[in-house]
Amino acid sequence: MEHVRTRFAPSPTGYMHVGNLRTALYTWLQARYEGGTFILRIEDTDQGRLVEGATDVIYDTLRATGLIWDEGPDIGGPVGPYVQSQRMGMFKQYAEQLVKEGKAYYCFCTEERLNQLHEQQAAAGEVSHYDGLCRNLTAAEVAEKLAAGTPYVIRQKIPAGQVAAFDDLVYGHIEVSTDELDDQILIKTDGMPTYNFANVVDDHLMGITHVIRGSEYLSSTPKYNLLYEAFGWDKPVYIHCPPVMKDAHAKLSKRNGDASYQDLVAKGYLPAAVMNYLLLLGWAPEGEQEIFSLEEMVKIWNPSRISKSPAIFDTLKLRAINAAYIRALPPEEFRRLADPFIDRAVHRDIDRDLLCANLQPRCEVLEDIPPQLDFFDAVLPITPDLYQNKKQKTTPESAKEALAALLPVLEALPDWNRDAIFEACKAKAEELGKKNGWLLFPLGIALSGKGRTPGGGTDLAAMLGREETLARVRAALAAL
RNA sequence: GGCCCGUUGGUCAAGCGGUUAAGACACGGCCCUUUCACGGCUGUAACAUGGGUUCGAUUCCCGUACGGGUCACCA
Repeated sequence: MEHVRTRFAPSPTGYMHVGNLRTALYTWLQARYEGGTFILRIEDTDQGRLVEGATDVIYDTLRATGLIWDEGPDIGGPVGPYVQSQRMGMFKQYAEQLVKEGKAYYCFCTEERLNQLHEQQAAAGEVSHYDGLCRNLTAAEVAEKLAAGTPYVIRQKIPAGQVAAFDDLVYGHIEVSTDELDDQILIKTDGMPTYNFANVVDDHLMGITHVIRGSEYLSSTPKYNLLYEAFGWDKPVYIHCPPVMKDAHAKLSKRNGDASYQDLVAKGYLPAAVMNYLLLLGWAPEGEQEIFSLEEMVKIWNPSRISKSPAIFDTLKLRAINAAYIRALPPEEFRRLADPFIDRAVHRDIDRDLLCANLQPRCEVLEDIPPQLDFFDAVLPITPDLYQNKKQKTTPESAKEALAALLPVLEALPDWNRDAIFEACKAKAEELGKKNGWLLFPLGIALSGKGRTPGGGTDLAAMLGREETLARVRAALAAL
């Protein structure tokens, strides 16, 4: 088989939409699993949408997620330039070649005439389309208008009454009558190519063999193919992906929130987890495994397993996958990632390694961390009913008893570390003929003022240190 | 409106003529346990709808409903 070349062609909008990122992933996978080349092309011709630093967002995102490109604006390659705005000069000659061959024509229709035409068609209940007026201009008429400097566009002649068909790797065989298609504009009045035209020419010139893009392009694919045919170029394999939805009715968009990769990372989602979730959003592996590294994805990738129907972006599932990645992190790595989030809530000196050991299984996203740590800096008021726990067989009264029994044990403890504290407490519970929970559940409440904490009573005691622990236990005891 | 596409539990989805219709997330229960988690076990829950074709349809065909996309001198 020929050498596979795929391309990701984002617009520099300043953020990376997760739907786009999924397309980038699929595009990258398509190249990698075939041992092909992955190309990055920046489509920056929409000057109105230009945003400062936007290209860096694209670079940074692809690098952080591991979607490394083989050719692109920054590293060059044999078919550059890779920034579309730098390719603008070359398109007109391609369109003129088609005019010479009788496959395209100059159209001098004014905007007014076109508007009028569309209004008439709308009034008659017809679909608006170009009526082909300039198709029939004689060579002399064209030459005359050209010489007079009349503004014009170049349109492609779409043959009437034919069937334009193509096979999509995901959607299968699709046919549409050419009567549904307009004589599309290739070159605009300003001499610049239309997006569709530039795309086809660029893809051909860059040797793109597989076009992966959203299903919104399904309808215009026959037009693309007509262009390939007019030039006599080889058509690429098409792989159209279903949209990523916010809910059953709306596509996920920037407005809908959570749509950008940058937002997700800021909240504490791990890049690898996001990619893993995106892989599964609209695609399914053959087996039952769901957690995959990028390397594993390359091995199992199969584009024909892409789903045809829209997929709703489910934050809950993303969280679950992110949680799996967080739990799998080496402790040092988790500590490194968690520190900034701990900093937001804790300013006292505590045993952070111990805290992290407790935190790691207790957060699905790193931003879950700060709310759990509010009791470190501030001593929260303790409501007595917090001590009420049926399973631990504790009440405010029993808690008072337990804390009173615990205080001397803690005061007398020579070594202040988690294991020593726990062993001493456990021994005390045995001595009293009580279960561990009866004695230690109240300790956790006394130290935190909360019913749920990252770690049990002895863990909290170890984190807080001797002085603070004793102070809090005494205060809690006095309050009971 | 024309054309194109889609429709399996709440969500992601497997399935590709005969299955007890997978699995994951979420939810419920149990176990573990110094709280909450993690982990283990377990439970509830689905083929949009009407016709065909067939010995037999979730799987194939047609219609209907619902949803999405597309019909620019925008990308």
